Amino acid sequence: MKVTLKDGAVKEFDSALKASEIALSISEGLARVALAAKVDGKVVDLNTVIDSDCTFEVLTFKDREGQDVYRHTAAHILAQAVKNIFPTVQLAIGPTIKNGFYYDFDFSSPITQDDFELIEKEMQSIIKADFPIVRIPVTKKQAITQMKGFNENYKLELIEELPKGEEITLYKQGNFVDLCRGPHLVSTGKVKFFKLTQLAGAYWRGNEHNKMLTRIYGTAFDKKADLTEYLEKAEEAKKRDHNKLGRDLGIFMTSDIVGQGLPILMPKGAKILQILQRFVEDEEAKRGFMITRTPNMAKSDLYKVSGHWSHYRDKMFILGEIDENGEGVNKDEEIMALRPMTCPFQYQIFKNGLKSYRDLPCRYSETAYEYRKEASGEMHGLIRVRQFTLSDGHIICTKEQVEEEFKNCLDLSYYLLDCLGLRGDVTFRFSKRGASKSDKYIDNDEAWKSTEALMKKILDDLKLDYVEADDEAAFYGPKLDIQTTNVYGKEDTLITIQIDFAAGESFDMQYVDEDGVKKTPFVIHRSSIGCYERTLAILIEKYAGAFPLWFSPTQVRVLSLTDRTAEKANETVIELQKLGIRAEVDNRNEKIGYKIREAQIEKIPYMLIIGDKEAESGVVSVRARFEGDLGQMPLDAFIAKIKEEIDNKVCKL
RNA sequence: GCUACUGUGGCUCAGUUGGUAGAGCAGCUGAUUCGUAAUCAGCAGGUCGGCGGUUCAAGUCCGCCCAGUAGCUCCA
Repeated sequence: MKVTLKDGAVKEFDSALKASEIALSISEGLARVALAAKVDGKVVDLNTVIDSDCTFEVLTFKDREGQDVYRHTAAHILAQAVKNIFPTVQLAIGPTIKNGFYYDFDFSSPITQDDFELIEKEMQSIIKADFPIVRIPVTKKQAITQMKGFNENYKLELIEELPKGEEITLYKQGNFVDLCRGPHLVSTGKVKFFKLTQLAGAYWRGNEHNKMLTRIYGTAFDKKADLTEYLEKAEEAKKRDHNKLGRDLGIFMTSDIVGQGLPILMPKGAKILQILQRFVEDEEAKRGFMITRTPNMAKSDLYKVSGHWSHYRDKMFILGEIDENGEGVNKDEEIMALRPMTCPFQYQIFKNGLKSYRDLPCRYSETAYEYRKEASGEMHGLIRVRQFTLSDGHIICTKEQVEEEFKNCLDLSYYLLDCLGLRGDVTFRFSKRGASKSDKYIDNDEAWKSTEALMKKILDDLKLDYVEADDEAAFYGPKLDIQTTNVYGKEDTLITIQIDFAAGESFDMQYVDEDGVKKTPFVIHRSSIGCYERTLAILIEKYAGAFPLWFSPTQVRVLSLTDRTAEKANETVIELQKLGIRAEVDNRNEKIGYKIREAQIEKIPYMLIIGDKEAESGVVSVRARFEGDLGQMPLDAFIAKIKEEIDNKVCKL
């Protein structure tokens, strides 16, 4: 047989060989670090016997797929250890995730993180025992018998649902057998360094109506230094947590008496958002958006038309008493609701007066407060709140204009992300209904199919590097979600651009086309910079609170050295303020080192120190928060320097 | 909402097997007028998240509740 290697070289073998033996024939060193193999594009165990022509690649810890096999085996070792210590535990699933793995268990009595030590010890002894890991192909019937014997009800449920004829495999290591597709390392001793990191609850099969299981998270590396580095980095990242840092820096706060999910933006935070909001609104205007200002609430009638009343009602703050069907209980009481979205309000503007095709595309934008009744456990700092400020907007256009308008929306978001220094941190998700038949979506197969195809074409045209996600669409259409990750590695949507096939018809929006016939427009929902609170959270974490000069709430702090130069410091601040620079003075009777220390902790971009020497020669001593002492320069030179930095929206880290 | 963990002055933390609270920073007052990340001294500040219970005695033990954090579900 002929085996084609990754580099194109071809090796010939007379007889069938194990993947590990082929690896050995390539090089001894490679065989030593081999974790699995990729044969004809499929990842397999090193014990797999190769008996026909194929392409062949050795997977090591350097490969993502190699890491997955390694960590998946670590997950099995975890399961075996837990099963040894808690014989009554039932196993659910144990996949790998980015940077680690987890395993879901159903414990008969709850465990705590204190049990990790014991479990880790048991895992260590399983590793030491170096049990060979054996792959056992079985029939569905055999698998069922086997798992019934172990009393593994979750596994049985999984097996029952496997399609007929699909190969089922069990993996055995020592006394432990698990239903698993594999692949795995050849023995438990191959896992070198691991750590259990977290204990959490997780619903069986991700469904909140199912039982909540106990999930143990862990990670594993082939080198101790890498494991240590990973754990330290994770620890380090938490120090940037906006929820801690944002409060420490006086950007925002919360108050029990105000309520959950209702952050209070303090002067610094409010200033940043004001700067960003003005900037975004001006940029939107340049790009043809018309600003609107629409109400924060409306009668339930509006939401009935929009579909929110049937699809979204349980997440809305409703004023008035309603029954389970959403109808008012008291006949003479008007049912109002705070808006969860701006769309139906802006549609009213479009509907005000007859529209011509010449009016399209009609672009509305608004910095809109929105209200969503998130469940109590879902709130998180500024990232997930109950009242937020969205850079919301809707474009009402012809079907032919959708493509260009969509691209323009993306271009606007790109520009804004660039200015914030976030462009390189985002990923793209094409959120579709896909195969989901959930009743949370508007029921119109044809429209879903064509709209999803249209969006896919646009994304492909733009050569966007995106992942497709089924069952993530809005109820009215597919979305392009621009995603970011917080310090805990959790992904959130920052910006979204959506195509709506339903609004035109449901709101009876029309325009008169060239041929004099009334037609129904398409709608694009878009956010330009996303929700300001969430965007601020991401900015705090990215810059660890040391915001780029252009949107720092304070740009320059002038520090007087002694009382003798206090007046000069005041004058300098006024001069800077006249030029629109956000400057403030620190004339307190403190040592200069003390004032500098405070300014550094507050991450003030520039400090100007004015002592007798400076006052005499008419210069300022400049200190930058990152670079330190920059020496003396005339005030004009300093102004020119920072003006350039501000105008170019420099985003230093 | 679910699971786990956490909850001591504004912040960071002490508080030994239960014997009714301490430090540093911040704050206030005074002195000091100082050259690139903390000047000195004094003062004040807490019904130990809340409510019950056990006990002669609870910050420490038990129960319930509330809030916060992470994960799940959900999501901008």
